[in-house]
Amino acid sequence: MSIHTVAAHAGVSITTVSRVFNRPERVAVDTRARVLQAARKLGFTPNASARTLRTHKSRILGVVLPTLLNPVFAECLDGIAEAADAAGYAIVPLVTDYERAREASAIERLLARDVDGLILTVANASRSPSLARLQRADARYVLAYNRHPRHPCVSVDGEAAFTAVVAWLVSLGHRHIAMASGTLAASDRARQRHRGFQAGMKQAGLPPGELIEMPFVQSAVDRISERLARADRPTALVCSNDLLAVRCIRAARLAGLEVPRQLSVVGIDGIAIGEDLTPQLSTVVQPNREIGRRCVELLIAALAREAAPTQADSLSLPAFLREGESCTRAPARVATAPRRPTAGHRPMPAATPPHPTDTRGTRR
Amino acid sequence: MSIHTVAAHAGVSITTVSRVFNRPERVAVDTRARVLQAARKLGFTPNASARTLRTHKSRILGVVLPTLLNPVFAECLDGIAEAADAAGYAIVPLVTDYERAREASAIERLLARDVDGLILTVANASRSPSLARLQRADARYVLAYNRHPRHPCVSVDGEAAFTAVVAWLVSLGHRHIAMASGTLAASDRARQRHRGFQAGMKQAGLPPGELIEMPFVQSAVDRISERLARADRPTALVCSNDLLAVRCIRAARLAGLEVPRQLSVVGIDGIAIGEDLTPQLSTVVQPNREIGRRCVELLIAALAREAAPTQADSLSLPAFLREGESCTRAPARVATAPRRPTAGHRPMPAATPPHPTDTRGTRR
DNA sequence: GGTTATAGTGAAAACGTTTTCCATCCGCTC
DNA sequence: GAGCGGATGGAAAACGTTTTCACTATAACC
Repeated sequence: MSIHTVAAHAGVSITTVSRVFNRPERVAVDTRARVLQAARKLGFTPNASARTLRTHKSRILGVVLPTLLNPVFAECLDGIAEAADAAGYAIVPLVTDYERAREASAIERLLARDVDGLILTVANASRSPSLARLQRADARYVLAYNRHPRHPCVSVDGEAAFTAVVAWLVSLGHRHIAMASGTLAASDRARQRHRGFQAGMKQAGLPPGELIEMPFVQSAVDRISERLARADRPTALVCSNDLLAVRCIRAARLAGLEVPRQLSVVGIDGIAIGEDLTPQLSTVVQPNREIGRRCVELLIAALAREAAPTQADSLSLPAFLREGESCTRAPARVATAPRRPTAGHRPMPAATPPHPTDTRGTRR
Repeated sequence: MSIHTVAAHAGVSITTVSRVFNRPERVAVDTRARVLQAARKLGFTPNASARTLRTHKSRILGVVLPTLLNPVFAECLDGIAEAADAAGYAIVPLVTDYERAREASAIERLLARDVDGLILTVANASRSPSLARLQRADARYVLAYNRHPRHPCVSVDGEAAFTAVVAWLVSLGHRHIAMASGTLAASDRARQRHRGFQAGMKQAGLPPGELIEMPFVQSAVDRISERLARADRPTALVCSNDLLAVRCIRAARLAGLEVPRQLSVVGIDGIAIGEDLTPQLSTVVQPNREIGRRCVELLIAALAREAAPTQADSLSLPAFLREGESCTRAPARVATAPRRPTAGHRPMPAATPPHPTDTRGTRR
């Protein structure tokens, strides 16, 4: 069942059949009708491989992402799938688990499949040999979530967001704020968020905040509840993602603490389920599906103009702080609370308004 | 950059180069080495489209699933991605939102791409024109989560699981148990679960349980909290999936009820995050990633023997009940609790042991 | 009425593989 | 020394498209 069969049935050449599907305006209306009817009767669909072989256009977008177990990426992929579908593209997702080697091999495989473009979230955008490889191959790609001045990116300013989060917590009376995170070395986003956290502390005139770093997700609950059991525990915990925030809430509970009365917890990502939790998760909400959609649109626009996307195409989407229910005013006094700030050491007003934390989808 | 370039560099014909990659044993060791070296130097990877065009094997598996916003499917897809990757296959996921029309078009598109096999979760396995289409095309496919005697399926016995859940709740003293679900008409799985629920009620000698059905996810919280505000509210709520269970917990809280003290809530699916919630979600845990992995393995095994999978290949994987923290003993007395069962109307012992709810991965 | 666009169509080449024959070469056997 | 068989490798066809080029009408112009 090929273009030949259809041609025979319609009494035309294969050229005409091809044209009916690709430039219908170049074939007379009645011939077109005849061909279309034959095609429908036979249930013909043009073979994608043959088309790709000939045109070098696969109508496939490769997607490289760390995991589907974190709803952030699942939501983003859902947005990608939706937008790609609408534009007539298929997607091929490959999961890397944040491993450099798997990122590289994923890219090779996608390139061998002649993908028209790539959407990727990598562990580290700078010094990534994989990205260098893509540039060398003049490939069309865009980074999701990563932010880097030399690459086209669709992202949210996590640094500013975290600075704003700290300012907000400070306005609620918190002074002893810690940050929980996976290994900073593993992810440039985690590093950005941590930077924003420390900037917020500094702006508030507070000493550098404590970082609770944990190598494995599994260990999170133990690690945190152990820390929270100590007398000098923080009154607020800023988490480098929502999944971790949820685990911290559990850890607090295991340590016998009530959230938010005794411990405020705030996340970042805005995973959908966070909104339905009790307490509802306080978090910086990112438009995950839209990030995915925008990546696709950006890529397709670039394909249309036959040029690779550049850093000039980068998009910084707005995030906003959902106050939620997992944060509240700091308890009046904690065991070893730091002394009330003196006149010469008072919190500075937050430089960034607490929300929205970013400009509205403007190019940066 | 093609097989021709490599052939020229190695001083052999393209036939030989092809053989080096496909049946290396048929070419002399030194020629092979020469070709391999040339290929490596040039960074050659065989073009996938050309290969597919010639062989009709794409090394692509199509995946049709309702949504990525429900972690169940995201987890399953993660398993699929992992197993496919290991076997050298790429995957193309297509999202349908439970819509018949989109299921059909997804299948057409995947078939046009010459996918080697399909993994799908459909709204309704019986009377599905899409599945009939696949059988007509002699396509290799397997259903995930759906269960149907005429199709190859990898699934969990949700019906038995729900019967067991009811038995467990009854053993905790609950008599007034309701089930919350999306529209039953939209999903055969929801119907199976509902059947199991009613079977459980019957086995316990209780009257048929109330069904709280809601058309849209968004309305769930309102619908449920409204119902819970009434005096004749149930003491336990069985939910047709985990996402809904989480929302029910929230709805309860909005209605001023404490979970589990005043209302027990149990879900089904075993989404990962449920384990980290507070209260930890009571639920029937399905091995979502493994369901995905097994689908891939089953499909690939069928491909190897050049035959479509049949219902005989179906796999019923074990689920287990995680008691969690969102369920507890029924409160001593509720406003309009049904009268204590009389001698002639006492609860029957649960026929099914509460957990595990299923046989251990045996073929059915 | 002769040139000249223009619309409509087809023949054939090309895309990069895999695979089916064949052709050679070499070492045996009788 | 004729015949045979296994090992090795090449020529060419095929997979199903798109696209270039050429061709034939018909219409349009002066």
